[in-house]
Amino acid sequence: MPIIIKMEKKFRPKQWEDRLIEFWEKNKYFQAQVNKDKEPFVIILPPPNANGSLHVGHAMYVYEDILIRYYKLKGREVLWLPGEDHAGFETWFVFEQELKKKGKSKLDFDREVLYQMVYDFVNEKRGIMRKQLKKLGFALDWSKSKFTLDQDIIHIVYLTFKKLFDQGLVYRGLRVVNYCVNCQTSFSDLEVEYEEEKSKLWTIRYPLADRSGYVLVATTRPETMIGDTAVAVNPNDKRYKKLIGKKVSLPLANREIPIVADLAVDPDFGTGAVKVTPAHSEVDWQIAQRHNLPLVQIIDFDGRANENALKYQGLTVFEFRQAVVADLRQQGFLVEEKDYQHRVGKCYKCKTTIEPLAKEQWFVKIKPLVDKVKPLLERNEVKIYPNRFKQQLINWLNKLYDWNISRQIVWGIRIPAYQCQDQSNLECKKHNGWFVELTTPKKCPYCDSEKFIQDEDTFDTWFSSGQWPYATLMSLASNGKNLLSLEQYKSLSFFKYFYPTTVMETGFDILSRWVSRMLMLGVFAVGETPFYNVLLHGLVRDQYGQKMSKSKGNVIDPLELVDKYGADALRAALIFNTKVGSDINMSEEKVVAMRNFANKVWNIGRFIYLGINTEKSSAKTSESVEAVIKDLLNEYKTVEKKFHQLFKRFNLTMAFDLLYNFIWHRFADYYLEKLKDAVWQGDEYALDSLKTVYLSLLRLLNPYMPFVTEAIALSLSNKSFYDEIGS
RNA sequence: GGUCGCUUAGCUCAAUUGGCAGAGCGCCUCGUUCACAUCGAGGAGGUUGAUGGUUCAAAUCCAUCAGCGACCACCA
Repeated sequence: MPIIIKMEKKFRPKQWEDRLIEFWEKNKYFQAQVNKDKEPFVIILPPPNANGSLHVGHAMYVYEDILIRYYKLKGREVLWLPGEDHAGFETWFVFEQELKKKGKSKLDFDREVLYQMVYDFVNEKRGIMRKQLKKLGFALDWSKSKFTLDQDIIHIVYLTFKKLFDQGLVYRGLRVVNYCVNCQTSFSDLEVEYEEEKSKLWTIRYPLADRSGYVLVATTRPETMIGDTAVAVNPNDKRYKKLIGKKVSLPLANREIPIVADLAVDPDFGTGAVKVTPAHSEVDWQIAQRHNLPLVQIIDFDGRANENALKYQGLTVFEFRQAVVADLRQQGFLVEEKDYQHRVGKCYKCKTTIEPLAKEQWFVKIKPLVDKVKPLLERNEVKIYPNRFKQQLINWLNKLYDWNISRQIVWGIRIPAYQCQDQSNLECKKHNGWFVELTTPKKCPYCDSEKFIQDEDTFDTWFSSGQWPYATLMSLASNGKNLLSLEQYKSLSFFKYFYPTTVMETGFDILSRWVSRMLMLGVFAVGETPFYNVLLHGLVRDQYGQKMSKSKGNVIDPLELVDKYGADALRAALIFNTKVGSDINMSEEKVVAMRNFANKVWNIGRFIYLGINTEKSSAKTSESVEAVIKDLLNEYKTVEKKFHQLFKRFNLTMAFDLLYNFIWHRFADYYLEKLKDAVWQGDEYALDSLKTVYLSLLRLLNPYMPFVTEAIALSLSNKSFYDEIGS
C-alpha cells in the first residue's frame, strides 16, 4: 500500500521519516532470500555492544547502508544482517557500575542469578538500540537479527572451539597473563594500555653464595625479588662471564639461586644483570623456560602478597614494595635509589596497574591460523580499503603471540571444557584430564569416570565475535532450530549462497582485535575467507578534530541531530568532504549544510510538481530550449557514468560530491533556471526532460539520502525506488 | 624503538592513474513577484610545512628536515 506524501512548501522531514521506515519494513524490501538468478551482496553489521545507547560512532554504519541501498537499486540480492554483541567484559564492566550505584556487589549473587540479571539488562539495551538504528534509516534485515548469546550461536562457537582442540590448536597452559586485580580477570595482550609513570629504579646487591663477591641488579619492582629464581646476564658481557653458573644468595629470602646467561638481557641497561621472577613477568617467564627455572608465585590474584612471600604475606603490592625496600636498606643490600620514568601496563577499563601473574588459561595457537590467512591478503583475494592497512595487518599477523581466550567473568559464553578428576587412563593424563564437549557430558570420554568439573571461565568476546560472519549465516541457514556439525552447516544452500560475505566495513581501530580474528577463525572453520573486501573508516571527532568525550562536553548525539535536521542530513554529513580511512570531523554546521542540500533537492521536486499542475500549451518547443535540454541530457550521462565508476572503488565521498555539485550548481542553478520560463508557459517537453533527469538523479542520491529522495519519488511518480529493481 | 598517517583558503577538510588547486562554514557587494533566504548572482582570500631532486608538467613521485597524530613493541 503506497503512502501519500504532500509536496508542501515547507521542507519538513519529520512529516515522512517514520512513515517511510514503516513503509520499507512492511514491503520487506530488504528481506533477503536465496535467489539463484541474482548475485548476492552481503554485509554483516559489526554487532554493537548491547550495553548502552547509540553514539555517533555507530552512525558510521551509514557507509554500509549506502552500499546496501546502492546495490539493491543495481538489482543485487542484498543482505545486511543486524545483531548485537553481548560484549563480555565491556558489558560486565558497565553492569558492575550499575550494581555499585545500587549499593550492591557481584558477591551478593550466585553465578546463575547474576547471569540472568545481566541478560535482562542487555535485552533492554538491545531493544533501545534497534529503535535507534531504524531512526537513521538503516536498511537492515531485522527478520534475521542475531545475538551472540543465541543458543545456536553458542553451539557454533563450541564447534569451533572443539575443532581447534581436536586439532591441537588450542591448549591449556600455565603462563604469565595480564591480570587486573580490580576487575578480577585476565586480558589478551591487545587489551593492555601503557602509561608513563614516575617511579624509582632500585639497585640491589645480591651476594655470591661463596662469599667471593656480589652482583648488582637493577629493578623497578623490588618486591618481586622474593619470587626470584635466578639472576640473568648477557652471555657476551665480559664483566659477568666468570660468574655464569655460580650462585647468589637471595637477600631477605634466604635462598640460593643460579646466575644464568640469556641473550634477552641488555648489557647496557642498568647494571647489566637482571633478577628473574618467572611468575610475575612475561620476559622472565620466557627466560625461565629456556633455563628450566622454577616458578615462585608471591602475589595472588587479589593483588596481595601470598604465603610464599614470607613475612610480607597479606600486604598489597604497594605496601609490599615499601617494606622490601625498607628491609633492604636496613640490611645494607640497597645500593642506589633513583628517579625513573617508565611505561606501566594498565587495565584499559579501570586503569589499575596490570599485574603479570602466572595462571592456567586456554590459548589459541596463532601461527597455523595466520599462515592460512596471509596468502589471501598477499594474493589480494581479500582486499583492504584503503590499501595501506594491508601491510599493517600482515605485520600484526606476523607478530601475534598465542591468544589467551579465557576470561574470569560470568558474563559470556562459558568454555565447554571439562577436567576429569580421576585421570586413571593414559589418554586422560596426556591432556591433564581436560576434554571438550558440546553438551554437558555424563562421563570422561577417556576413562568413563563420572567425576569431572567444568572450567569456570568464559570466552574472550573476540573469540565469539571473531566467528560472527559464519556463525550468523550458519545459524540462519538452519533456521536456528537444528544444532548441526560445521560440515552440515556448510552444505546448507542459504549458507553457500551468502558466504563469503561481500564487504566487511568497520573502524580501523579494531583491525587487529577483530578483523584479524575473523579472518583466522573464518578460514579455519569454513575453509574460506569470511569476506572479500574490508572497508575501514576512522574515528568520528568534533569540528576541531578533538576526540569526543563527556568531560570535554563535545559529544554529539546522533539522534538529537536526526530530530533537528532529519536523518538524511546527518547521514550526508558523515560522508561529505571526508576521506575513507581517515578520522572524520563532525559538526552541527556540517549537518546544517546537508539539511540545506536536502531542502534544495526537495524544492526542485516542488518546482516540478508545480510544473505538472501547470496548464500545458500546444506551442512547439523552441530551438534554444531544445539545445539546453540536449546539453542537460549529455551532461547527466557523463555524471552518471562517473558516479558508478567511483562507486566500484568504494569511493563514496567523491561520488556524493559529484552529485552534490551537479544537482545544486548545474541542474538547479543552471538548467532549471534556463528552462524555467518554458515550464511556466506549459512546455511539456521541457518539463518531462527535467523530470526524467531529476528522477534519475534522485535514484543515484537515494543511497545517501533515502528519505527525501524516496518521499519525492513516491509523490511524483507514485513508485518506490525499491519497486523497480534491475534498471 | 618500530610501522603508518597528516601538514592545502580565516576555520574544518577534499582533490580517482602526476595534467588549469576545490567544497562547507565564515567574510564583502548586489538581488526577495510566482521551487527554495534552509535562496540566487558576483567577489575577496593559496608560493599546497621547509629545502633539494625527477619530469614538458608536482599538492601528488624521490631524498632530507621541521611540527602534529595514530598504532604496535618495550629494558628489568
